[in-house]
Amino acid sequence: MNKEKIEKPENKCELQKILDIIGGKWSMSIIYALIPEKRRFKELERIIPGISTRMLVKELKNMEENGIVTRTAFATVPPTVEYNLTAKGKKLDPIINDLYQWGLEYIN
Amino acid sequence: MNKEKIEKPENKCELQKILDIIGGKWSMSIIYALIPEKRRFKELERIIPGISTRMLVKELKNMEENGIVTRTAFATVPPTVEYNLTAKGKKLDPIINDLYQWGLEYIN
DNA sequence: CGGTATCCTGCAGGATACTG
DNA sequence: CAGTATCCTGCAGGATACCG
Repeated sequence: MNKEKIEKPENKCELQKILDIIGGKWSMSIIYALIPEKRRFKELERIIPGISTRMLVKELKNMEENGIVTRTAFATVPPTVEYNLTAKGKKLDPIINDLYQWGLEYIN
Repeated sequence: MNKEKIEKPENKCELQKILDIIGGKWSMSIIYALIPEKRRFKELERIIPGISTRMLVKELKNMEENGIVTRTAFATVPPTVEYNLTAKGKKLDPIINDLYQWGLEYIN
């Protein structure tokens, strides 16, 4: 029937909306993998240790809907699909890098 | 019986270890609330909209174990407990602020 | 290659009542 | 005030098989 998103009138605070976008178990790893260059689907699956096909698809879809990445499909055989960071997504680069550095300094 | 943490020999990548610490639904909100000054328990509960007692306790405990916040109890009646950011926690300030700003700029 | 489609499970997180 | 102690539920995330 109605497959539209249910607009809950919650006013989640900003930080929680952000976590909806990049708080998933794999989102940051995916962004991190896309920082140096655009990647193909299987490439991401290989680069990111432990991720499942299902989750990679889900997170990529979510991030695409949220304007973090772009998906470009080429009608080749076999199919080729490239994922890339948008400008919006690239703005997250330094932040994720800072987080990463913080982790290196303080974890373990 | 054995209540010690089970040390899984997984080598989670850094970003995921970081999410274990500050990826919870409320962690960042708590840190954010502690940035300006130390806070008492009930104060945090009041300031952070929607959080439950149980979750506030859990996240605070987790963050204490991870050296993000300190807990100071005073033997008053009724009890007084103050939570404060550690140096390690304070290093997250600018990062969370950047994230917050990113959210302001790009969400909605 | 780049995905769907299913089935399944644990645990994050909520609600509520009680305590020193 | 600052928490415990329980009970409960949804859904994030995993595993596996199949498709164009």
